[in-house]
Amino acid sequence: MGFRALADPTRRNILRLLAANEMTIAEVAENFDMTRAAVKKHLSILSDGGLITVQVSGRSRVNALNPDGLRRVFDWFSYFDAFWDERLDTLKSEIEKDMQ
Amino acid sequence: MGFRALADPTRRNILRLLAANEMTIAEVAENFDMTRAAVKKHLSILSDGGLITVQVSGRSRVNALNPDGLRRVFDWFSYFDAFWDERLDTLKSEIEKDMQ
DNA sequence: TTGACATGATACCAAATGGTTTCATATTTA
DNA sequence: TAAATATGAAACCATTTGGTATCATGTCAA
Repeated sequence: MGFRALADPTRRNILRLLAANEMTIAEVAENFDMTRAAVKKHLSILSDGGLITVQVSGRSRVNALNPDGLRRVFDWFSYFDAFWDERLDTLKSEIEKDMQ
Repeated sequence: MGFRALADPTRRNILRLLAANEMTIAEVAENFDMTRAAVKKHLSILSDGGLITVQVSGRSRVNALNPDGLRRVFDWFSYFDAFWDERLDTLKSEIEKDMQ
């Protein structure tokens, strides 16, 4: 599961970065105090976990958030829906407001 | 974050077990092909991550799902809300149906 | 074509992880 | 009180993880 990919804080921060802009490996690496090689490993793990997509463009690899992958992890929580009815109720009431 | 606690499949399975019933360590351990000590380690990690609560009762430790902890992890995903509008739309239409 | 640039890949290392076994401690209960 | 029960805790081990450094490869541009 993609949960393993999300277990590391660096990788979660990479995802937030990529939520703003797709970036090459070097561009992602600029934001962290570690080697490009280390960042690339993280990106590979995120890619393996389906949380990002990689588009090769010449000598660059453009990394972008993959919403579908994130969704698959997110949906795991639906198993526990019964435990947070309040949240759904809150959402429901906000949607009702929105529809008036 | 509790993501580390969720990274291991055994721990995720423990959470699903506890979603059905709160259980002692020994009861949880019955469901897995590993030592009680190993299961107890997993339960400690889940507890450290705030995903379960433990109520000591005599010589037993009763482990129960902690919805609040799960919610904190779940809410991390809200950062990416902009990326899955469709999901919210789906939910919205289901709620609309529900309200008719 | 040659050099600079972006990445791939590999070997290596320390620390963390997931497991085991063994023994100690606390609590029932006969 | 003594034996059985439920857990705590520590030592140990193999594997994984997160990081480094180094070198190879492919691509762009002069």
